[in-house]
Amino acid sequence: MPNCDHEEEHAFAAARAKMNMPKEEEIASLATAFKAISEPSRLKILFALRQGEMCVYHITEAVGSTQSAVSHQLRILRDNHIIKARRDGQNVVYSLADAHVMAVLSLACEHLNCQF
Amino acid sequence: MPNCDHEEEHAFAAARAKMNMPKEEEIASLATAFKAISEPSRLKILFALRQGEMCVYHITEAVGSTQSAVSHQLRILRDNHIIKARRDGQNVVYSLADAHVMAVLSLACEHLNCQF
DNA sequence: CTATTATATGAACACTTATTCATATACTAA
DNA sequence: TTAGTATATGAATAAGTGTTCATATAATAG
Repeated sequence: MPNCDHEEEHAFAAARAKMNMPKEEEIASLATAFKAISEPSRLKILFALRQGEMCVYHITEAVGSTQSAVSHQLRILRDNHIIKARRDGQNVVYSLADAHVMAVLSLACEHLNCQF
Repeated sequence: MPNCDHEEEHAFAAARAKMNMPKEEEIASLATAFKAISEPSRLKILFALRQGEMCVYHITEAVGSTQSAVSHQLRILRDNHIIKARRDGQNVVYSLADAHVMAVLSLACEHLNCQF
């Protein structure tokens, strides 16, 4: 046990923390969602889609990668409901799933003092 | 080149995306920051610190891990300015760096429809 | 000083994951 | 159906990362 000036308050905070800790399952979901947006290749896709919906070819162009790599990343983003897809003829058109996505990115940019 | 109903708009969106794409450096910073909060072990620490500042011992208790593992994770969170530290005698007391952190977590929980 | 407590960290191993290559599926046109 | 275009995906390899173990540093007490 520690012995600092605030030992008692910390112990209470720890007890509250244990009591209010989200379930493993919720923690895991959150972690997976954040992991989905924590790769440069995927962030680029999100910043690209901020300009509007696009099909895979144009996303590939916008982010400067290969069709295969982009498709793999699109799948991860879609599985995590970060983006959504709809088919249009031979193409599949992707767009951001909802307003939360850019809101989170904006907050993070604010946190880092970088404007975009 | 694709050939869907919206080819032209997508091409324009792709052009805008290229023009407005954040620099590699900014993308990397964002990715690193999100990566910092995308592990269950680190998320637990953040949810623990939501209850107030705590020293390492109590954080370890609150999240149910080992001192070494927690220390390694605290370092990652601190390096990314997600949490801050101050020494108090033999102890080091950790707390959330700023309001952005919980704001991002709240948004994400909202996105996942999980209350915490 | 020495002993003890609290925290930090380097190295190693296990595990995850991003990209590439090849190929498969989905759709359209003829 | 066949040919061509757009997208998806399995396998493999390479790079990254979390935990553990052992040990180091920091602060305090005596």
